[in-house]
Amino acid sequence: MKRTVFIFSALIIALLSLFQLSKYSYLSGSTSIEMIIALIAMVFFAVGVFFNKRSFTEKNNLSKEVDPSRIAQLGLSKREYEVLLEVSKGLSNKEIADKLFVSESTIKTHVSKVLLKLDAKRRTQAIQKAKELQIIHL
Amino acid sequence: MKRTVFIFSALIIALLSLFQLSKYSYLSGSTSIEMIIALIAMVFFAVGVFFNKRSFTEKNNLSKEVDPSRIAQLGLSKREYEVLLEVSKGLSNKEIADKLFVSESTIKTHVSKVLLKLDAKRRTQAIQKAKELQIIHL
DNA sequence: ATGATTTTGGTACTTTAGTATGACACTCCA
DNA sequence: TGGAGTGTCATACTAAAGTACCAAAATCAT
Repeated sequence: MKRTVFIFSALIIALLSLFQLSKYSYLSGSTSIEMIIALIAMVFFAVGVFFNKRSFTEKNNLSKEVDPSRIAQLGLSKREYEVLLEVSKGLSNKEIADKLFVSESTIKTHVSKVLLKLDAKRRTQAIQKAKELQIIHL
Repeated sequence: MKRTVFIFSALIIALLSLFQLSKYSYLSGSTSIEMIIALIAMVFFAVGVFFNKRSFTEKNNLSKEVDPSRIAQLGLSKREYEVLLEVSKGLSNKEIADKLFVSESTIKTHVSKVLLKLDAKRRTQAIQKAKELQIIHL
């Protein structure tokens, strides 16, 4: 948040400087008005694009990124969440076991706990609920 | 596509008009240079925002909507796609059967065909692939 | 250090999921 | 009218998934 304020302050100062600069460079007769107007137009166009893209990506991030607090609220441990992610990728218990270098029994235990904590009957339902809770994004 | 070209043509013409107008109104001495520069800056800032928002929403629509052509390409029938959607919601075969008023055997048949056509080994993998192929959005 | 949690793993069992195969009715199109 | 494709359903089977219960480590905070 502090960074945002800083960036925008710097941006406004830069624009005001540009503003003054263009005025004086015109008054000193070294540049034509067309050039100044074109320059101003380009700069503000770029600023507009930048400004808009910024707010857009921020909005997207809010809805797409997972917040760890919700995972903690559900009582999901680090490993359980890890397993949940692999489940959501469509892997079988065996495949997850091989990927994480543990036995299939272990994965079954983890999955069972995840199902309990997400109040799901099946892994497919767990995927759905995890998405609704915004702890995974696919 | 035609509409896009039209809109941008109109936009460019409007901007060029504004450009000329500002030059002449300055030469005629009726307006100060500060006002003109400020006006130009505001207009181009707005254009930048508009321009960027446009390309952003277009991209989002492309990635969020499903196109029926891809479903046809995969050889998925209407019913099979319907079952796939229910599967992706996390329902069991039995639950889907009850929802669609058919037997569980029927759902199993459909699911098996869907797995074949999506080249998936499990329903969770089918969900993943369907998402990648952009025939479901969750 | 010790109690709590996490991670790991096993056995034994039940339930879903998925495959293979065959069959019958319906629709649509050539 | 006779296939091609679709939708339905069944049986029999194999393979995963999931539950219950237990237990030994490793980790971690007080």
